Amino acid sequence: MLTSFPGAQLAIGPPITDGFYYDFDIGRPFTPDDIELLEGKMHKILAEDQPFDREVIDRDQGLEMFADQRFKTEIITDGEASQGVGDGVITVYRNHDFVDLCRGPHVRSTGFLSAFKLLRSAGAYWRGDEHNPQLQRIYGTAWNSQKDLDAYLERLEEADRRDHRKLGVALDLFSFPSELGSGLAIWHPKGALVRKIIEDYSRNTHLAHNYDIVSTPHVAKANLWETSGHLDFYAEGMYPAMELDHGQEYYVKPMNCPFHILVYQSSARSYRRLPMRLYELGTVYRYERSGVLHGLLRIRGFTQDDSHIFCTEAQLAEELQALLDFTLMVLRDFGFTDFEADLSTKPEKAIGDPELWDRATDALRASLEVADLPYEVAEGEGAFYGPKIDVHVRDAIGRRWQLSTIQVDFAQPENFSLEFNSPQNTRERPVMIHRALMGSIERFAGILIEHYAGAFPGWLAPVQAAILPVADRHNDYAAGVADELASLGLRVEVDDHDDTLGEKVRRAITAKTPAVLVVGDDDVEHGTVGLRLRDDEGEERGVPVPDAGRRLVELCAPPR
RNA sequence: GCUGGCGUAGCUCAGUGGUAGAGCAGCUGCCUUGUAAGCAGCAGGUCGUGGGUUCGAUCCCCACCGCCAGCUCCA
Repeated sequence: MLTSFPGAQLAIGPPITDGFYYDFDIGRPFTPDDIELLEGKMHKILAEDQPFDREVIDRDQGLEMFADQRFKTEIITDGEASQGVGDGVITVYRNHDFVDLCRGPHVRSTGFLSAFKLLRSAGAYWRGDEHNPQLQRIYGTAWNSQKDLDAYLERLEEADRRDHRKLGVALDLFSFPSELGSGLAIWHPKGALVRKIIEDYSRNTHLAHNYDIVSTPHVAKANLWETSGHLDFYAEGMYPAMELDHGQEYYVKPMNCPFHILVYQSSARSYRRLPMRLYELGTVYRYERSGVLHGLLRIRGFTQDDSHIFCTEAQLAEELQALLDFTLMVLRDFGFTDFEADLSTKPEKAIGDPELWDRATDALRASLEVADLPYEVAEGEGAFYGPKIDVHVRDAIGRRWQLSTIQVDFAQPENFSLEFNSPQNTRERPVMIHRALMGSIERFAGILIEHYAGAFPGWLAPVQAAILPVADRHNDYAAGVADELASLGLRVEVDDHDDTLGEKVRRAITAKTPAVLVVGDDDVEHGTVGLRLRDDEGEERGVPVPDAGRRLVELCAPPR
């Protein structure tokens, strides 16, 4: 770096998962040519097996040694242990003329570094603070062998092939027309069908688990958001106010909770009717900063499978236990099997009775223990209004996604002065649980697309069976087969394009349709189909239509 | 929001200071097809939007919109 870019200012360069980065300031961004040049030099240095030597120096020596490096000087002045600056002692590693702060340990020589690749450069803030100047960060990946490196690069390509934004176009599921604005999606017929299947599943399972479905509007007066505290704590995440008659301000909802609270408040509540579980597929809008938007995974308009549970303090533990079981059931139904959770505890600045915090946190922890869910405690990471559990899943290629969140909320019942009548006919304050299992339907769909690489299991596939007439004289028979299968509840499509069979087969396969049925002369004569299943090799000829129907119904059976 | 890159047909992309091209998709015709692309023809673009420079801008400059990578953010 210093030989190629004399005067370059070096910041920090730590190892990270799968590799490393280093932040520099060379007064301009790096170009792809710069990266290539640096990578070439690095390969040369590795081949020369240059030694790294550890030295321990004192603070004054350090300041002198790094006098022309302002970031290093700052690190020494601030005494950052992670960078090798200890109490009056500094460890540095020397490699020929180059010397850098480093806590160590360090490989003995450059020959120990066998396989790496520089991946990209991008801006990054000094010390990660957006108020500080931006540096240029170079990312690289490093492995024990070329084989490991190749495998890693292959994983990156696999992730790229699964990218839901690309599959969304290829499978004609959704799009983001620029006319709409950033972070707003439209769902095409096939995508909307997948959504409907997910949403129907969600509604049905909630009804089956003693939730009450409610329905609420998209906007509400400013006053409601003042009461809920959103205008104090969340205003920058909200779309700006709309002013109506007499200067009355309305806001589009970023969350559903205040509406569900109003449902709770619509009548006097008794302990006999708690817990009360209000559920809604609630569409909300949040003003996410433009740079964070990412396909369906980070979007400005989305629909939550949202519920607010109102219960007594005494009911909290049992309710949380049942809720976590319900959550895992839902996630398993969508094909996820590996779960990890975070338990976020009381932050320094928090509201509510500390004893209540303890009990709620213990209840959350107990539910994790009973469910045998591996979890980590995120000390002090809870919201100011209550502790929470976040559930993460691993997808088919091992990536971790946060899906479900279960939050205990001591604040909103207070804000809205919620009450219920106790057995002693006193007025008590309920506890609220705020929870979303899929999180957002859009994001969940996006994650499913990546998890399944677009090849949805039968029950989620928008088209479960494609029926391909060999020649156009078989179109009528194909339509008859389609009717028969549709009457069994299957989603089928006849491909009557004027194309060769090979072309139609290719179209059905690239659309990742679970079952491809071919019908020709033999089939018309015998009442059969040729059957080719996505997950099986080869094809089967002469399958009687009722048999094919039975098998497809089984293949496409929903989890419940 | 910040830094950098990008925006050409429905999709994927080429290209040029003198108003543009390919493949796929689409349409039409031929073919009547038995398991991953049959053949031919046609049509399709205000080159993201608005300003500026220029005799002339899709190309150069500025702003905005949108996309991508990373940073920051996600109560």
